[in-house]
Amino acid sequence: MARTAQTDVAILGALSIAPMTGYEVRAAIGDVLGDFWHESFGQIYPTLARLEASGAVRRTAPGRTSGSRFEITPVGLQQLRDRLAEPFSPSPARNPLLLRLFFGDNLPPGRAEELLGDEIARAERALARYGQIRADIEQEPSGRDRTLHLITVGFGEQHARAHLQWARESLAALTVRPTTGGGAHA
Amino acid sequence: MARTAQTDVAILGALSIAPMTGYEVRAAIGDVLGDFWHESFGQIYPTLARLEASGAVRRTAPGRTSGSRFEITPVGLQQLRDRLAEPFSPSPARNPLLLRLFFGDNLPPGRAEELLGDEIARAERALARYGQIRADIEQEPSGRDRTLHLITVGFGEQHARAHLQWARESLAALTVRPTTGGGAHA
DNA sequence: AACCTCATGTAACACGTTACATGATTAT
DNA sequence: ATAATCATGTAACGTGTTACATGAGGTT
Repeated sequence: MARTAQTDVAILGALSIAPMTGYEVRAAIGDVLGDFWHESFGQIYPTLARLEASGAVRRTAPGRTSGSRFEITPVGLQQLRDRLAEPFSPSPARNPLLLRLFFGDNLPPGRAEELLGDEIARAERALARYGQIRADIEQEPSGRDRTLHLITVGFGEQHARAHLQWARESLAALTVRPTTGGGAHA
Repeated sequence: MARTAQTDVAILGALSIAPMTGYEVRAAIGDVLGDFWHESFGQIYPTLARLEASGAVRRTAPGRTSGSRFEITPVGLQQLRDRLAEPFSPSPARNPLLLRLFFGDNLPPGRAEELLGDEIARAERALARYGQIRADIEQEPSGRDRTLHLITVGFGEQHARAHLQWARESLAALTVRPTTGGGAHA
């Protein structure tokens, strides 16, 4: 029973938009799905080779040194649809920030606050980036596809806002009570 | 250069609270950090053996068939602090739900809506669970530790609320425009 | 010439899960 | 006694990253 192998899905998905080189596939996935998905070359090239062997993708202008791209075939498109329709299990989360904060009493003094500050900065940057992406998507022709893309970026925005609010509240909670073990500061 | 190996951190962290069996370590991590961290037995037991060999943990009542637990040593506590203080890289996200929605035009009809509905249910369940955990934590003696635990559960709550709102909005956006390819409904 | 980016690929390794095997306690 | 839960451990496997090697094409 194959467990995940979602790499195929991501690559086929990217190629369902347009033919691309392996290099461009990585960039395309990173650009749009940035914080929610990623692929490394060590995965992309072997996977493309496998998909080519199975007939799911083919090279345009094979042999040519330049201008050659991978393009999805009807077989590949069907495979993408099958794979997308399959049930999936959410990949088990491992959040190292949370791990640190939970055991934060063993962190060096000030480090928890620093981590939260970093998180605030990261969330603010993310929000700005999503704003740009949203503007791009709103240029797309209206339709279900555009709606789905807006939903994707909306996820990022909600996430970033939640992180921002949480980190600010948490920082405040820590600052109000800066001492360990109860109130020696006033 | 050791990459992550955050498993050591999680296990030492759990044992820094109380001595436990490997079985209890897994439960302890799952109970509290539930959605943000997890360990499998296949990781826990070899890691405990390694930590024991290096002197970071020891067995209480070694050899005894019952009542034996792993307990953190001063060496282990120092190691935990060192490891917690190290910089960490957020584990690269791979969100299969987002992957599916982004390529949602290739999903079977109604499936995107179904996935969002599932997400709403999941978030609601999570919120209820966090409410209970929060109530538990509020019983703890006040201090920095309790604040940090509340911060951890607060993260879960913010997350769940964000997911809930996003999924509801997204479902509404999809429902308003049920057709593919542009505005045939009004 | 030197350099950067685009581009493809492989090999070694780390990480973590799953499935299996085994047995001790405790409850019914 | 039977079953459920607690408890420990191993082996096989899949997946994914990192680092390395290589080269084309264009730019300064």
